Amino acid sequence: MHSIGNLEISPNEIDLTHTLTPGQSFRWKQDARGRWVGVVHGRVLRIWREGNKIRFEAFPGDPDESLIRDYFRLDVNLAALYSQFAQVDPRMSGVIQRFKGLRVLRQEPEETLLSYICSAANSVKRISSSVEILSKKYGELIAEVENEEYYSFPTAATLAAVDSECMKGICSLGFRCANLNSIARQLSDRPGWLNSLRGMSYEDARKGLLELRGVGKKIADCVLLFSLDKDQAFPVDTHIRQIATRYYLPEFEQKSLTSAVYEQIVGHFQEKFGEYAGWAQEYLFYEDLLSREERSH
DNA sequence: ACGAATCCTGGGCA
DNA sequence: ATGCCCAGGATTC
Repeated sequence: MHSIGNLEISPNEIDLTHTLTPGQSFRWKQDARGRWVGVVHGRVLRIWREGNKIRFEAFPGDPDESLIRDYFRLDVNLAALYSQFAQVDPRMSGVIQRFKGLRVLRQEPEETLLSYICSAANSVKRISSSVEILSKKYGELIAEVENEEYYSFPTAATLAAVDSECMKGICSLGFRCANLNSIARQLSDRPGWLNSLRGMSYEDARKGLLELRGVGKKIADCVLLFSLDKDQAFPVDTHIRQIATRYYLPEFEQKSLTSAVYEQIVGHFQEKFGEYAGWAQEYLFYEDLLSREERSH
């Protein structure tokens, strides 16, 4: 009999919608009943909230609470973070109120890096669609859930062996395919290297990632924050840049996002928010994302 | 060090 | 219909 897992945790400590809406991961979808379905560690995971409980299932197999705790970083206490953020930045109180329960995920490093290579000058909607095509084409079938087949994200070894011109015609990633193939080759040449960055300092891990051709600061910082346990990593994209110049660093308004400006923005927020600056980044990110959506409707 | 052009592609908009 | 601009970047000159 297929079983369902239970985890008692308040909505203040985790809000699935805020956490799984695209921005960190590109693989989660909501089904007709509002349950979130995604692929994590080679399993299909279905998860939703009922009152004060999180409920979850795995396909195939049994629900694994330790996997949920690990993936959603339930060891991190949001209430403590909130009081710290609000203390150093009064404006954060309102932002936190809006996005209470948003968490940074702990994703698989290889998948995270390869996905973010696809994100260069691309929109979330198209990244998600390309990632799905790649998985279907080069990944492995995991399970069929409610008449839908789910595939694992392809391994670096697999993508390394795919001709990038050939890939181009399939996934509509264009020039990013050559990068994807190149990074995949670099990773499969050094098995275990990427995961080993988890054990290194933020500075060293960042340096390591930036040595990969095709990985700049933005992508490096995303991979550090979303998969390599570097909570101070602070990716600066156009959303963050907007927020930064609007509320915190008006003097950068006219400046283009050069390498130096990028580092100054990162430095400002790391100094302000401290070792969990990356978590604050997600809140600021969503603030701008939603305000843009409101404006365009 | 900075700014600009280039890399695919689909959607929005004049 | 057609052309231009841009989208959660990185590299090169």
